[in-house]
Amino acid sequence: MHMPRKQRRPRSKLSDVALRAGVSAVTVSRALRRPEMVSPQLRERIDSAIKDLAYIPNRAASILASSRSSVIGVVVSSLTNGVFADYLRALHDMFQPAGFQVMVLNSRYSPLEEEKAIVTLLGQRPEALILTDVDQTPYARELLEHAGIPIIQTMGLTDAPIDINIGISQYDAGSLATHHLIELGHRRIGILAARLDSRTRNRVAGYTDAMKQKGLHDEALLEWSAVPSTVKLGGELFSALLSRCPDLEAVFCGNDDLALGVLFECARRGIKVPEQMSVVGFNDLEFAASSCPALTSIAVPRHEMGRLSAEIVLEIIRGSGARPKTSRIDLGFKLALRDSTRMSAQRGLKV
Amino acid sequence: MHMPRKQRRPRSKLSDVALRAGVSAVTVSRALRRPEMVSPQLRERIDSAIKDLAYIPNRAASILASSRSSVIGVVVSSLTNGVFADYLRALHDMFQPAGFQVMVLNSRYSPLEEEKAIVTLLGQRPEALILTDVDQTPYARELLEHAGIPIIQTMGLTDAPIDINIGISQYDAGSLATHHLIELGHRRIGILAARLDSRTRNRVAGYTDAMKQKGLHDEALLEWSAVPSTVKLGGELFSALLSRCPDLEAVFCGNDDLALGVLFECARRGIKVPEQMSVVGFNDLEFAASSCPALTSIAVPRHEMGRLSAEIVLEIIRGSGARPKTSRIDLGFKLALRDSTRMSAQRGLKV
DNA sequence: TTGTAGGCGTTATCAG
DNA sequence: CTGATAACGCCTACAA
Repeated sequence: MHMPRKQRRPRSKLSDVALRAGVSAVTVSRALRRPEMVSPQLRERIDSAIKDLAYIPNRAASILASSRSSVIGVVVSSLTNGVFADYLRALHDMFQPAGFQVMVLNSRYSPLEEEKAIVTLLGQRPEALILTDVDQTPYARELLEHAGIPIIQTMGLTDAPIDINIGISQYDAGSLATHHLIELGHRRIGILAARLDSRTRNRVAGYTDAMKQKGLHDEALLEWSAVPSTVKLGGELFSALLSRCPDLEAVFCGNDDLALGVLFECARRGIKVPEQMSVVGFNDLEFAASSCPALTSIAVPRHEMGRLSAEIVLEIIRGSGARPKTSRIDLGFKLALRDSTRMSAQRGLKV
Repeated sequence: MHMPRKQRRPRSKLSDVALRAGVSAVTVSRALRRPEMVSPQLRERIDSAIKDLAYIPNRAASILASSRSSVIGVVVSSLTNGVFADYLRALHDMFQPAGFQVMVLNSRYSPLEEEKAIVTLLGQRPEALILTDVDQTPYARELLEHAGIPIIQTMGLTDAPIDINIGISQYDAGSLATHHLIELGHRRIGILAARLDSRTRNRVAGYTDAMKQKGLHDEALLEWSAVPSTVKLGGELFSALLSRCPDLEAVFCGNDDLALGVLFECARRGIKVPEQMSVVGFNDLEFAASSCPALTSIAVPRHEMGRLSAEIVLEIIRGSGARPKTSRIDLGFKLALRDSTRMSAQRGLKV
């Protein structure tokens, strides 16, 4: 025997409700999960007992007994970045109606925090795990491979997916943005980046190779910072870059927030966009289409990415093991061509 | 007896680890939770057994047995709104180090979805519940009052807190913003709002009363929409308002995203801010200080709100029941005076 | 420092 | 349609 250990009055449980309704505990449980299997009269009595006692089922007990959690674990790199917010919304929109609960943890772009988040989530015995990154720590990878549940790696693309990989080539996207600027006739094309996480690194690599290809590469054109990206930072990085490279003609920004900062900084300095400076963002967040000038950006299909991630997960869970043929799905991206970029006045012709 | 019901290979459990390490299950459990209570040699054997088996404790079982979840439930009205993202970050920063897990659910500004979220969270037997709203459904309120855990209602202020209320007066904030514009000499002051949730309604009420006080009220000056607020919407609402009230001198925007949209729309139409149009935002999001022109806004202490919410919760949990004296804490707000508002040229004097 | 016993609240199974 | 019973995996209390 042992004494009760909590001073808090214990919440009412199944058996309390059963007692009050004059039925057995199982019946109450059934009335909650499969009401059609319980006679209407009993159901009514049970329902009112539940209301009276403000009864709420204990999920822990339920999960333990049924060994099904209905939890979908998600690790995002950031909560403040609009891309992830949109991606999450897509996930919610798919999973909520299907009766699954989305549980989100933030890794703040840190592989170690991501590993911790993965451990935490696996502890919940989730039905699936969704990661907004493709580079996990070896230990995390090991755990994921043993998890026995669908694992989705998104946003980026990898040659060695743990399970299923849905994303876009960040390298190609960086390359496309750069080539767009090159084709407009720009030669001094800078790049702004905050926090070089794996995705950003790939974008920068795409930029760098594109520049090298055309013999335009110059270390001085890269301006980056270790702090999280903000609008303010965009302005600051741009200012720093501009003072180092006064002949700058265009900037490719690692994301739309930075680009917004550049737009404002240009306005402040009286630099006309796109006449004197072409600006390209990344992600195509909501505001990109309605800024002034409207921002040219790389449109990342984050909503479709979320929808598809969820669709595949649900298919696997329900189809009990039917995996998609391809474990690596490239969703592609597009250049959202708008008013912040245009043909260089100096040249006026394609290279 | 009964047959196993799941086809998935069962994850390894405490007893598996114990077997492999040649100790008893409790010892493994202890090695995980209080390593200092286990001898170094055993600890080592246990650790390697854990690694070998990729063992991860089953949280459900742990919660059930200990009746403590270390979960802090949070319901936010939106995941895409910057205010909540910042507030959440503050919560994470406080709770994570303290060993608590923040579990976030989204109510999308709907009281009914909030109620569902509350039920879901209560099912997790959280240690505390934090709500970013003060108006709950009667049933939700009932549940919360019976929950026996600290309940924090934030963002707004209420006369009848369920437990603890930390926030600001949205009414006063709306009033302040309006008075600011009135004092600048503006008389035709419009207001833009998306989605009239309770907080926004209070802000609008603050505006309306302020306008009435000065005899400036005019229904035509209110422009709102039921859809979520976006930058684009800001521009659209502004356009609509302007075509109805061509003599508009200033706009108070329900939030900074709308204000950003107004700024862009003004730029597009060649309306000079603040010379021809004063613009006030709400929330003082990061970009407000670095936009061009810098946006005058209402600075809401969302970070402090999060910090204090967490601090109080932790105090109650650890101090086992020591509640703060006041159950209603008004954190106040400030007018972040910047470049998007200025003295009306027509009058040039205070009213 | 380590092990044994019992129970946490729910669900699956099988019997009525 | 309803009820009895045995798990689910771990933790608290107590004993060794």
